[in-house]
Formats: sequence, C-alpha cells, structure tokens
Amino acid sequence: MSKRDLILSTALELFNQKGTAEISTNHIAEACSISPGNLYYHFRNKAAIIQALFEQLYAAWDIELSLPSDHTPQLSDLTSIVATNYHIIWRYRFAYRELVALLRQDSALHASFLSTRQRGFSGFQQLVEQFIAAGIMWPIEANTLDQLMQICWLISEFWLNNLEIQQQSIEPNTINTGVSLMLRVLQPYII
Amino acid sequence: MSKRDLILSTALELFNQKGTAEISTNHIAEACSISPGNLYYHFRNKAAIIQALFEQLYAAWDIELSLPSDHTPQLSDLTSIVATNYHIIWRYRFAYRELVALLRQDSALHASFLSTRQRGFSGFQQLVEQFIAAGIMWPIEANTLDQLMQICWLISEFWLNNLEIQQQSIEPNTINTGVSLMLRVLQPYII
DNA sequence: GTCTATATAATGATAGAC
DNA sequence: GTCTATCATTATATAGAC
Repeated sequence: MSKRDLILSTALELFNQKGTAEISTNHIAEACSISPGNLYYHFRNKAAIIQALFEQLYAAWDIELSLPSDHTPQLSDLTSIVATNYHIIWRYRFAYRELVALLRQDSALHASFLSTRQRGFSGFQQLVEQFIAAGIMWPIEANTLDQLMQICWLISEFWLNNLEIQQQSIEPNTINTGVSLMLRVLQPYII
Repeated sequence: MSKRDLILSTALELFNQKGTAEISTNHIAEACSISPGNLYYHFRNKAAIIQALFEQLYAAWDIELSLPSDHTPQLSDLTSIVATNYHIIWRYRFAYRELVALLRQDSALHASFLSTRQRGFSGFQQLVEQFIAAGIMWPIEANTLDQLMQICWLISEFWLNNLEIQQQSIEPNTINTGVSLMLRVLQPYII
C-alpha cells in the first residue's frame, strides 16, 4: 500500500471512530507512524484528505452499483442495490454523519458530491422506469413517481443515521429493515 | 434578557452559521461582548451550552406541538404539526446537521434526546390511531402501520438536511414539499 | 457577576536537513 | 520522501482581583 493510501485508510478509520473535528492531522500521522511533515508532503491539508475520501466514496458507487446493461431488471435488483449502497455508506459513515456540515464548509466538495448524487438518482429513475416498462409496477403519474423516488432516496441516504440515532447496531438485520421501508413505499404501486 | 439567555441565543446563531466545531467559547463570548471568564461563570464548558440548547429544543417541541385534547383530529392537524416541526428544527438546525456526531460525543445528551424523541413518536402514533378510529384512514395491519410511521418520522427528521444538501433554500415552498412527501406515503391508506 | 491575566495544551502548517 | 524542529495561532479552562 502506498503511503498516500495508508494515510487515507487510517484517516477513514479515525474519522469513522471519532469524527473529523476530533481527529487532527497529527493524530492521523501518529496512527500511520509517520511524521506530521510527511503527511503534509502527501496532502495539502486536512480538507484534501477528506476530499480524497469522498472521491473513494464516489468510485465505490460507480464500481459497486452498476448493473449489467443487457439485463432485464427485477425487483430483487432494487433490494440488492439498496443493500450494497448501505454497505458503502457504512464504510464511509463519517461522511454521512457530518454530511451537511462538511458540504457547507467546502464548496468544491459540495459540487462534486451533488453531481455524483445526481448521476446516482438518474440511475435510480431509469431503474424504476424499467420496472414500469416491464410490468412490475403500475404506470404512475409523473409527479407521484418523482415524490416516491425522493422518499426512497431520502431513506437510502439517512437510514443508517437513523439507526445510529436510535443506538441500534448496524448489522444485516437492521440494515434490511431499511430496505423493507423502501419497499413499503413502493408496495401500493407494485403489480 | 439574562446573560445566560444572551449566551445561548448568541451561541445558537453562531452554531447555525458555522457549526459547533468552528465556534469556540471565545467566539461566543466575544459575540456577546463579555469576557471568556464570564462565559465560564455561566456555563461549565462548551458541551453544557450545547446541552442547554437541546433543552430549549425539547421545550419548543412540548409547547408548540401539543394538540388540544378535546379536539377531533383532522388530516390538516398532521400537516400543520409537521410544518411547525420543520420550523422548530430549522431554528435549531445546527443540532440536526450534526446530530449523529453530537449524540455520539455526549451520552447524556444522547439519552435525553432519545427519550424526548420517543415521546414525540408516541404522540404521532396516537394521532394516526385517532385518524383510523375517526374513519379518516383505513385500518392498517400493525407491522405496516409501524413502517409507515417510521418512514414519516424519517422524512420529518431529515427533510431539511436533504434540502440543504441540494442547496435549496428553506422557505415555505420547499418546506411544504416535505409535508407533501409524508402525505404521499400515507395517501394509499387515506379514505 | 464580571473582568484581566494566564496556564496548558493542541492545532494546522512550514522550513530546511538528510 | 521523510524527518526534526519549530512557528504562530488558537483552544479550553482557571485563578484571583474588583
């Protein structure tokens, strides 16, 4: 592993444990067993480390959430995508715990997050439209469909935060409850 | 206004602007035009200020969300309660922006938040049960009902965060979109 | 209650040797 | 690339005078 990757994986672990505000560049360097000066050779500053971790998050979405394009979509695709998404968010949970605060502090980060998020939402839209075309779901009026997808998206982005607020452990069991909620939203429209 | 209240309202404004991590006790004292020492006479530390602001938040919920008990519930009660709740959350928006991080750092705060939140959720449960009893909503199987209420609760807690992530301004128009989402969830079960 | 002054520690970040 | 040394700044918090 390159030193850069060591710094990033160490920072990710510490941020997930204690939050970005509590972890200083000195903490990260010490946990990597390198000097603070060395850390600053690899990263301009602390914000650059956070930005690089967000880039890893975007890459994880691109890699792990892509569906084979020659594939007739099934409802089970939705549940597996959502479950995979929860695992990615959990891996970068510091980001979602502090999301609004982090984005407000760094407008470049906000821009990159928004454009990545928009791509994801478009993919989700296409999937649901494929469900309708395949006769898995009833045709739905455009406004209603948009609302349903917004609700599903909200659940997918905040379900883990919701579990943490309730001090519930994050495990397959509790994660699947989040998947069930999304299906509950769509259920009246499923054939 | 007492000095204690001045400190709290000033801290609230600064926390809402910049986040709790960026605002020090010195910043708060300076904005109040008092000395740091004086601030520490009124509050043990910064965490105590945050705790006191959460107490104000709890009080706002108790005062502004209580319904007259001799009143037959209507669906419009739900929308007005939800809209009022959004206004309260917006007033204490720093708390919801950083909620998971703040609760993880302070177990006493976490406990008080959870018990207040539980009371709120119970009140919401009762309201929906009254809707069913009054023939406004169909009888719903217990598990389904619980899921629907969890979804509504998730929307109510995270809608403003969702708006901020999307860089949408918080105004009656966008707030009402959140109310509509909740009604969209319940719509298939409304008579 | 309020202030000044200060202790102590940590922060982000850089310069320059190797 | 990596280190040591160090900078200026800031943070929380307290002591003691008024």
